[in-house]
Amino acid sequence: MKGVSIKDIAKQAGVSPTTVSFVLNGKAKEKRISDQVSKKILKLASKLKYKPNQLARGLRTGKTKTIGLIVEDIANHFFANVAKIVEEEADKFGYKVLYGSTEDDLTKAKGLLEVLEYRQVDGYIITPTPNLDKEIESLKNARKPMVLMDRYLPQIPTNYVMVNNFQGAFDAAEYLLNLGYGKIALVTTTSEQIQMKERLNGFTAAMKAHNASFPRKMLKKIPFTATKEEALEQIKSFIKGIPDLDAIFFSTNYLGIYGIESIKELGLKIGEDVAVISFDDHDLFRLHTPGITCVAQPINDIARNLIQVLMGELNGNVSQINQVILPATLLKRESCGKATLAR
Amino acid sequence: MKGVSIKDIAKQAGVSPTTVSFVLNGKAKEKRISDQVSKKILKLASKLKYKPNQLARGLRTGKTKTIGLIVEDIANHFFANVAKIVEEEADKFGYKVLYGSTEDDLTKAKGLLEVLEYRQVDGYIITPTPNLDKEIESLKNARKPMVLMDRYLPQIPTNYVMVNNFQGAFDAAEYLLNLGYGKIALVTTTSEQIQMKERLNGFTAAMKAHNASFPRKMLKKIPFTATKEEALEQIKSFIKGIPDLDAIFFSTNYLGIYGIESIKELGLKIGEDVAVISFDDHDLFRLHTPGITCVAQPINDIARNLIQVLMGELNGNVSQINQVILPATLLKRESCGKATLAR
DNA sequence: CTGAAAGCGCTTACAG
DNA sequence: CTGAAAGCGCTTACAG
Repeated sequence: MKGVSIKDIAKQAGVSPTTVSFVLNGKAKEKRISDQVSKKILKLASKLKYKPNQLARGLRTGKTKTIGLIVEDIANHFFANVAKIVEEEADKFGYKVLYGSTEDDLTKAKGLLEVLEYRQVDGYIITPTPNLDKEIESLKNARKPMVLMDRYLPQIPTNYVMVNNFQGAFDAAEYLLNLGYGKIALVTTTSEQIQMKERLNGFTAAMKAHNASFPRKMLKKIPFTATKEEALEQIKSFIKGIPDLDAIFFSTNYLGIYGIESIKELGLKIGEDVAVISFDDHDLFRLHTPGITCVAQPINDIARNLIQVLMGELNGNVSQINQVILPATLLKRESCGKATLAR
Repeated sequence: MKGVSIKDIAKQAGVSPTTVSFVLNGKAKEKRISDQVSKKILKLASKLKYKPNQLARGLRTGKTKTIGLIVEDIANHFFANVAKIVEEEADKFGYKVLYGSTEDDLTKAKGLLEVLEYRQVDGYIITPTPNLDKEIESLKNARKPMVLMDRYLPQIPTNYVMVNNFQGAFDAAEYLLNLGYGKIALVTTTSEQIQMKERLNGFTAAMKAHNASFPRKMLKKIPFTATKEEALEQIKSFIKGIPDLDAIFFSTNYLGIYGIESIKELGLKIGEDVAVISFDDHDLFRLHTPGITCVAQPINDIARNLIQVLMGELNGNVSQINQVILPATLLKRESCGKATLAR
């Protein structure tokens, strides 16, 4: 049950724990340990299946080689995929990842941050919830390596990695306008977070640039806290309320999914009765009939940049703030009308 | 930067670290610490924002309150959803979760297990890869709290939580037969793992029970290591090779998704030219047109049982092995013919 | 070339 | 009612 410790090896090798530690940490040369002793220790370690206790090491060195990753929802396609790459990339640097989902709830986020602090994680990748400013500020003041993802807090300059939400939404709206759609609705969340604001801004900017009208009644905001059933009801009655509606832009993947379901339940045909674009890609969008046009985030790039920025911080070789904004890609499928089918 | 320690509180309160530790661990009563001292310490702790160092505590007590969760692929819908509930449930018991994906690769699994051991996790939830027997055996011999998920190793009796793969596949096949389909193909993986075997067994048992023929040429196995493109090619040529094929059962969610894509690319219509059932549910299956009939796993139940079994082990109040098999549910949608549409 | 000793921040058996 | 001391398993500054 009890593991093998450095002491056990030292005893069997007839040397001190110090020497064992040096050899096992690859400092044999540097500390000028004889080859003979070195080999004996290495052999003994593998024979006894020595597993260094990271707790003890962490306590002593102050480094746990662990990073905390706080996402909105690990079961969401976007976050799950980012998490996977983050884990793979972190592994390359010898770091493990401790995850947690906030559900965009402040209390949960605070709880997660507290636990991660207890666990002495070396760095943080955080998807901030609303009103998390105080906690982010104090992490920043403590000079903890940290990078935000998916959104940032405008009042607090920090590292972050984001998709270009404004451009993504702008492109989507412009694409619909160029196809000749005139009555375009936007379905988004009630969230005042920057990523959602930017999507709204990009969308309205495109409308304005093309002199298209976007009256308030064409904008529907669904609370993040709404159940699926509530959201479907709200989207359906919104659509029914605008008889001449010809296109809808959904500002995030789960709303896009709800949207497809709502439109289906209303007996409308996507691509014929109404054009649809969603932010974020998803297997469902690709394989839906008709395929759903979407604004795809560069998930691999996002994850790689997150780790790269964080590793820079962890190794202390950065002074300035890193704010990475990556381009979104409009993936054209069939949901905006048969005429647009590109094969 | 440096955190507040028990010593700091002790100094400021004018008591010993021992007393502080007792009070902070809720042992004030038991250790008969005066109310006065107790209150002073508690007040001081919150004023100084004392955060107990879990590393130190873990080193001393041997308990880290962390469990390791090894899944096949955290980006897969099934595993991501299980992981999310596992995390929520574990949290209720004060445990954090350390995740990792194996990609069903033995070397990755070994690496993950090693890291988790370094980190002194208290217990393990493991989706075993092929040939992981030795490692599982040694964990078992070390009496580490452990429960397997999604599959088990037939040669090693351990705790596990699984869906009833045999019954799920049996029901699917029987359903197709009852609808009058005669030429039913099975697309599965080359994996020899028990969950895949059981799905194959359930399928063939249903065929046999109904005196239906299931020649070898109706069975297609795709390697787990195939790229998406390779898998699509293989599925397409398999389908093309059987002109009178009228139904296909895909044995897992990602194959079901590939299957839908393949059928689409062949220009065939699901539910008209060919009936389709997939193991596992997915948003995509629910919202596809036509909806894809599937064998759904009880994800919440699986996750809850995993934690329940593991907590039993962690608290040492179990002697016998816990093997939980949960029923699968056939969700009937439109992919098996218009006649079967149940609304 | 190698080792004795201190210390990371806790918990706990023991003592009074 | 409270405290001194040992120890969990490491690393590292210091000494020789």
